[in-house]
Amino acid sequence: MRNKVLEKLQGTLVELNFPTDTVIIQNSKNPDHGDFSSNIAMILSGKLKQPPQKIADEIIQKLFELNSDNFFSNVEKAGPGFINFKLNKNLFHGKLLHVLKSDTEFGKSSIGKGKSANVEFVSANPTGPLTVGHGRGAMLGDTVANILEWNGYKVQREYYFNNAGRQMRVLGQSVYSRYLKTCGQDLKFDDEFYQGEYIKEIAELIFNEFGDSLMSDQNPDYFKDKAEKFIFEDIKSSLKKLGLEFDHFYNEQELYNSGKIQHILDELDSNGLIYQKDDATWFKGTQIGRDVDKVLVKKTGEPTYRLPDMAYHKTKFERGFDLCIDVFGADHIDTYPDVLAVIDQLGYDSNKVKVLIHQFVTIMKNGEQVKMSTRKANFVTLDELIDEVGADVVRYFFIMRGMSTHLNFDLDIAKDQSDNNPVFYLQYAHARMCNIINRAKGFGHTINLKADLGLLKEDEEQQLINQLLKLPELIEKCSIQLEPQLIVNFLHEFASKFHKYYAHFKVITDDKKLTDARLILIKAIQIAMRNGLTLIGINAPERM
RNA sequence: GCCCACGUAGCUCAGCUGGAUAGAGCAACGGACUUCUAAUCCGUAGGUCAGAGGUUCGAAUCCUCUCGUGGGUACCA
Repeated sequence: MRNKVLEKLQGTLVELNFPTDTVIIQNSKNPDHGDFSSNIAMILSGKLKQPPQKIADEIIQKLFELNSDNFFSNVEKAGPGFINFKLNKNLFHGKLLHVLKSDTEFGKSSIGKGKSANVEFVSANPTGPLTVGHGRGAMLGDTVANILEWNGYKVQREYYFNNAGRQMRVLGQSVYSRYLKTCGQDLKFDDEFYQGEYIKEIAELIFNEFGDSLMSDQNPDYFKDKAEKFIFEDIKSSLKKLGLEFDHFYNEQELYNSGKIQHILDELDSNGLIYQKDDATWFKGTQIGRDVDKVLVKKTGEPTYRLPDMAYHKTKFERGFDLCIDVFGADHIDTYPDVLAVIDQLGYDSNKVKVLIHQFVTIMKNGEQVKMSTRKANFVTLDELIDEVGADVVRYFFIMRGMSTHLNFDLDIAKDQSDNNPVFYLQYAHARMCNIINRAKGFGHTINLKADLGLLKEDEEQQLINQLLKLPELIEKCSIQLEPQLIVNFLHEFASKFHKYYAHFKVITDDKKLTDARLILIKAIQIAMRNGLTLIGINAPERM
């Protein structure tokens, strides 16, 4: 509808011989300002050297001349020169019925149709349980993936992990050391080792299976592998509790096995982007606009994380994705520019990669900040949180804030508020909508598509309609902005409008015609609310 | 030092590509359930949008500087 207003306004400007390139139509925040508004008169004021008020008058007059189809029910000049548009209500009513027909499809868009997207997120190495800190990336990634799917993309959710590097080696050693202790050997447990209880658990598991027969094992990889498998099961089960399943796990080891690491080194070499210094192989980042050169292969012969990252991202292009999303925590902020620069050097288009950086989650417990470290095992696990407050609350908590803000997660409040949480505000709204429909059915009122929607005369009703019809454009916008919070804000505002309406008006009354009309409205907003909640992965209960 | 984020009510945060009187929730205070579930609604109070300049018809939003917070600047990931 916004586009239609835009067209009409542009047409009018052409008739008046005014420039049309800077036309902006905005949604009105304040209902007194109509359904849409435009600042065009103020923009043109400078160009035409005329007062905005005068320009606005001319435009409005011409608009009325061209309004033979009664598209606009009113157009007014206001404030410093805004033009406010009020649309014919019949237009909205037609759309309302369309929502009912679309049902579960309402809000979906096809702008990504035929395109494929890869969303890489979580990507935590299997050295310990997922922490609350990982939760944010997990929920952002999953929701972004949902958003892309709703826009027609074929989406692959991918988890990249590293089981070849130093961290994993230390993990294996940690388990081995615990195992020796379990076998009764008295030795000091190295401070550098992973300290968590789960290490003991794994060691005991191994002990129960093999007794002390592995004490002099010459193959420590066994301990590493066992730990990796155990921890990965734990990670997957945490994610599953949040309704999250990955389509693909990409293992760094594959990059070595398939020769892709060596291959990209050769490619960089032939592009003159690497050199040897101090027994290490360096990446000449400064040559392609980076601040400093970085080590790609240490003097031990082991690559740094940067090299496999490059090779890995190259595979994303080789696999033919039209869009690649990387969800990283702020601690990875320095790794991706090198990767993107290399991608461009290799002849790919790095614009297809969108890197979403989310700031850290600060955990507060008993009024104090908890410093998280997997190795030191002073983390709060995602599992504990889910068990405490439930999956819906966890999901909501992690996407309700903009990803660029530092999220303050007060565990005490999260627990205290678990039954007073903002997510329930949305769910309760949905439950109320469903309840109305069910109650109505009990009184013999079913949805009557021939209802006279002209009876929806209240401002509150018009506002609900206005907003619900904006869901599709919002979802499209999200596929560009990639910010789940926009959906959350929308739903919260929507629920608020509904609760307000609910408190002031009754849907089921003795007035059959009015009841029919309002039921259509309720059904439409119930569809919008349910679809919105589904989009962000939160349950839409029919009763609470 | 340099690079990237962020700084809005007592607290946690919104504020859409610059727009009309800066908004919610929590906490405080006062109201509303014989009426579709009060997990709700209504009202009161609470602000130098970190600070200073600049851009313009118009700035919380864009630019510059200062201060503060977090992150990065590893032959850790």
